[in-house]
Amino acid sequence: MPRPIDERWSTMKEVANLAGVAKITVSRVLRSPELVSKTTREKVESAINKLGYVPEAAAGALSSGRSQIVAANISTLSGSIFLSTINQLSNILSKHGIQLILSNSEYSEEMEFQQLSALIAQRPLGLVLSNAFHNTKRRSMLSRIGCKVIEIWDLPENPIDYAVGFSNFDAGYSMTQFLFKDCCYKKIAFLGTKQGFDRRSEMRFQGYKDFQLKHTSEVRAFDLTASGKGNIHDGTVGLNSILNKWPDTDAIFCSGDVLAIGAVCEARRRGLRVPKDIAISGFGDIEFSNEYGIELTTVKVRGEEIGTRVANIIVGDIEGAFNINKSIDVGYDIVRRSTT
Amino acid sequence: MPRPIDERWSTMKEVANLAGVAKITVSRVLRSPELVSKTTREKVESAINKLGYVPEAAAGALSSGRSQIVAANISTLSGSIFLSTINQLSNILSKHGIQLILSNSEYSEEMEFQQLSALIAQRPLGLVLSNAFHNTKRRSMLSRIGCKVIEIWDLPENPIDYAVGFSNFDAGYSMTQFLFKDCCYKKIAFLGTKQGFDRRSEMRFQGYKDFQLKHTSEVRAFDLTASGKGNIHDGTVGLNSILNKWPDTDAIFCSGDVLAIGAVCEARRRGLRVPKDIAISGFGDIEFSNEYGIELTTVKVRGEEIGTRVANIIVGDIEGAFNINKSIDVGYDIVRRSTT
DNA sequence: TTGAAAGCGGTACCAA
DNA sequence: TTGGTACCGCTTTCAA
Repeated sequence: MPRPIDERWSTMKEVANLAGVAKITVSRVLRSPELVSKTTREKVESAINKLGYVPEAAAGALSSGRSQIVAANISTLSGSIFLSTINQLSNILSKHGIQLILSNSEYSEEMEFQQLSALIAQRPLGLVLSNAFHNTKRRSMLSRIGCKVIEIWDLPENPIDYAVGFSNFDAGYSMTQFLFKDCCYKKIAFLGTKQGFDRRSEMRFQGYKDFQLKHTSEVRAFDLTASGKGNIHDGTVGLNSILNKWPDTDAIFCSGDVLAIGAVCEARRRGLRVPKDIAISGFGDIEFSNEYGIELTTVKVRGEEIGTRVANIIVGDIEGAFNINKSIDVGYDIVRRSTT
Repeated sequence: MPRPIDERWSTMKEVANLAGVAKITVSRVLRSPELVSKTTREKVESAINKLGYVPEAAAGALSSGRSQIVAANISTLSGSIFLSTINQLSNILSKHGIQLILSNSEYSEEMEFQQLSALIAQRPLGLVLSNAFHNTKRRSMLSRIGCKVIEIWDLPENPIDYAVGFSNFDAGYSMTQFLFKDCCYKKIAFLGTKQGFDRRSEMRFQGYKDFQLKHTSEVRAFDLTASGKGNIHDGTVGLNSILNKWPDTDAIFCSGDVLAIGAVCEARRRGLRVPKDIAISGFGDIEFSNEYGIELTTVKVRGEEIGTRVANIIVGDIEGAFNINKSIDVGYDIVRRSTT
């Protein structure tokens, strides 16, 4: 037996009628029960249970001028490095009764603009972004958005409101330095996206380049901007291209762990020993790589902590705490395992 | 220079004033521009651009009685098999201007009840659930929810509204049969969760058990209900426990790929050859396993297709199409690779 | 401690 | 093709 399609939720008014009070009293029981006498409260609570009343968020948001929503836009979800951040954020927010709206800008930048409008339409408490927005139209849109804008996984020079992340430039520089000084590789190549949409990868490349120019005057980079999304196959292609072009390369710094894993597999397939013949390092320290076959040297990023900090900014703001730091650096670690 | 915190968005009324029309006309330009004359439309559009007007979703939802929101509750985000489904769902919905609210019920069932209420408060167009809800209180809550409830990644006997997935029982049965008949293993064990929160894993076990009882009268299962979440380490522990208890086991069917990977690693560590000494199969066909070290025999699930189907149910419903199938079976494939 | 009335910013419905 | 009016369900403000 199908249930009626037009079934309506009971309203606060109906709860009030059943309990014999005014609807504002019902509202108080829900939002500040300490202002209501015990007797009244119990009457109201019983009416709420009897009717299975669930308040309508839209009405509350409209009336009070504040939603219980946080919006996040990340570049992609599947296989994403942002997962631990988003997961943690979602957990903390839900404890405060805040909902997380997730959108991904996998496709065009045009799309992203549409999506941004759709997110703004929700009048969220906070807007979490994984991509830097340099485009003027979007920046101006964001600058008048009226809620906390939090950029994550990077530390832009001038955050719109807040930034929680680390310096991808520094991380790129550090890993290159680590390979050069601590591991003594002298012919280091970079594999990843050098420009375009993924600014974070680009900054890692800049860090690599900066170190190289200071110490070796040589930049060996295979750019995936055109082809790839940074998947396993790109790592395969990248390793081959680099070794073709610069056969004496002794280490490859990949801008992502998945790329690095692809490169390691391909190296082994070619009969090369890792790290003896070719060293490979990654970025991100994704959950799996460490655990099976490949013990990848990588840059460990504290993704969960980023989520925690973001949540604290939003929730703290609600509670009236003053957020002093516009830019929170959660740092990173170079983790040496067996591929370098 | 910090922007003012109390900056207000312009309203439809303000757009109307600037354009010299009534606000309902602005609404029409936005929602059904074909009803408005070209001259008027252009005046209004110019006013919208000038003010940077973005309509407020809450007001629209309240007034029209329909939100532009779909809510999804999945058990966990990080490392999750649901990612491809959610990603795909999100992509399609956003093309229709629908936002996806994501919540995860990683913690207690108590929590899940709270979250369910919070989601219902949004009056979503659709509610997507990855966990079967057998608990009476929740069922009754869901049964009066007034929007499409779509259960995914399984095919319950009596879906609340819709189900999109496959039979975990059949899949468990098929894999066991495959190991037994096609691969000729005769001492097959099961590693996974046998009961409790994760009904899907439980159903796979039931499928395994059903086959075993029919063909061998023996059930060898290591239950992770108490200990584990199905991570790599659980796979390690599981393999050892099974081999201790039943040393002549020649194949282990793991209820998840990650578990299986852990088991393969541990087997190799113990000096066992896979599959010669011990065969191992997984479930899910997660992106990575195939690509590096381990070519895992597994059950491939069409996660993206589930996302597509779910989106179509919701969007199709909006467009008035009639959804005939309450239960959509997307099937699964047994993929034999080198671990069996 | 409780209540009445006036909105919040849109949309539905009917009229012009 | 356009506009007026009455809401949607809740919170705010002020009064009792």
